[in-house]
Amino acid sequence: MVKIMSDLSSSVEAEGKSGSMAQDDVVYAHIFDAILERRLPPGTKLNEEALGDIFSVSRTIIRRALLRLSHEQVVVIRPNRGAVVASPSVEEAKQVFIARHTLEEAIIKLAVENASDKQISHLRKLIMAENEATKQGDLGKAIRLSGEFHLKLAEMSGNAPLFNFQRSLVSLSSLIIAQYEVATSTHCVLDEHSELLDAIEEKDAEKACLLMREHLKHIESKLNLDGETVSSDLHVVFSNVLNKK
Amino acid sequence: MVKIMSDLSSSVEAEGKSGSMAQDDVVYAHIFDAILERRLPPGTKLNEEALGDIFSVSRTIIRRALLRLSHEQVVVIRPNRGAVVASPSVEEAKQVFIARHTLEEAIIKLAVENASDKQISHLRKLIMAENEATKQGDLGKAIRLSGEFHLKLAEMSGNAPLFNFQRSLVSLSSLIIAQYEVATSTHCVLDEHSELLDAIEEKDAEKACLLMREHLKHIESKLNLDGETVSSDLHVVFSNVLNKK
DNA sequence: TGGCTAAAGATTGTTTGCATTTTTTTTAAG
DNA sequence: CTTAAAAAAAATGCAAACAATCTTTAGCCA
Repeated sequence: MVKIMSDLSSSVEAEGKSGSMAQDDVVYAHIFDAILERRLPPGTKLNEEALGDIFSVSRTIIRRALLRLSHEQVVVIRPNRGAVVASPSVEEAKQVFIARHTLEEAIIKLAVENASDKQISHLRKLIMAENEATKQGDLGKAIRLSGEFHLKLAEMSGNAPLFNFQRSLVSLSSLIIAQYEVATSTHCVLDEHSELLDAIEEKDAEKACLLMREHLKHIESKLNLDGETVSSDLHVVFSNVLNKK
Repeated sequence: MVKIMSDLSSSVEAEGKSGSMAQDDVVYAHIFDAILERRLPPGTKLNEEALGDIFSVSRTIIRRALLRLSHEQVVVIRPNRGAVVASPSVEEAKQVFIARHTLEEAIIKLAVENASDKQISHLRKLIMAENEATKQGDLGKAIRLSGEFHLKLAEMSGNAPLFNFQRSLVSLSSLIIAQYEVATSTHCVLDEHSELLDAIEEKDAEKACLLMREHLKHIESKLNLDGETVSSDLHVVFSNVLNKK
């Protein structure tokens, strides 16, 4: 198959192998990664001049990167008021996961057909790196690598439109997890990714789809999307104070 | 439900009702529509200054519109060589239709649940306008309205991510039809859209999905995606000349 | 002290100018 | 007359300057 996917790995670390990566893409990838790793949490203001200083480019370049991120819904540009990292509402979060269920299933069916050994071994490495990051307590890196796993899965499908859509959904999911994951839940994802990959390698689409559905449900179950707002309703938050009065 | 979808109808005609439509969006919508109506066929060079003159805006605005279109894969920006209307390869075309099968089915299932009477009657009007355009031989308008039908369907799903993805897929499909539709085929779509809408109104998801699958297959069957190149290989095109020698 | 208004500062939006690259035209040679 | 090279023209990429808007601060009055 011919090369179809742009070679812009979301990981900036993988840069330089082609060398001809435009500064546009470098800036975009850095910000993208920072959002996925939650170093830029939802709601963070993205100042154009500050970013320009950091990357030693003019605002023109920054602006283009922000525009691209806004087209992927990862960043929101408010006219005259600058760009901020998106903070999806509960409603939007639910929609994202509905869309993901649809997409991931389609991706898996295609991936089972098209996956090459090379791609699968690459994914195995990704999983190892993710587990390593989790073990070392680098939650940000773990989340990013987890996202990368799902993105590589989309790449394996060999379908460019689905890949592009998946990119947007994966980053949105990271934002949503950052916003809505309840801290108390033990992070017991364990090796769902690994089992999933096994099923794909065995070309068992049925099983892989089932595992993916469970995986997504598992992630959702750790989110607080049932309207029980955590921090927005101050009356609820400070109800104990009121009672003491 | 709260408003979720951006109110930027792809039809420029529907402008002005809000009044606050930025010139960005106006330019974008005009170019988008022109591409959908095939007044800008695949491969057309999109000169920034010329477009700026036409819309009486600076290159900055044009550039942003082109960037947005390129993010939707409707336009290709070649570094230092300007933007052209995308001309999807056969492989890309196939991928787009695979993605559409997945998306449209998901959209229909959601639309059956969420569709309001108002939305359905709006779609009926769209279908009538489309039939009218077809009858009058305005093929460009018919294609655009057909695309709008599918886009509105996505809007009815109430799922913003799916809607955004559908926008990109629908425009790409138009490009593909423009490139690959065989002229000889009789345009016998008739009232597939109408039957589809009936099924949705009856909340018969099963039937609607079936109709959609047939509809998409029908469209695909009119395309020449089997590697029998029509115009790219000059040797083939002029083989008769060679034989006469 | 609290709230309102106005000015100063900071940030975004747009235009302009220049450097770089590509494309076209001209010119000259074969 | 065709081909190739060089020059001219055109178009894109980028950055910096300017304009418009928003935000913050300071001052004023009640």
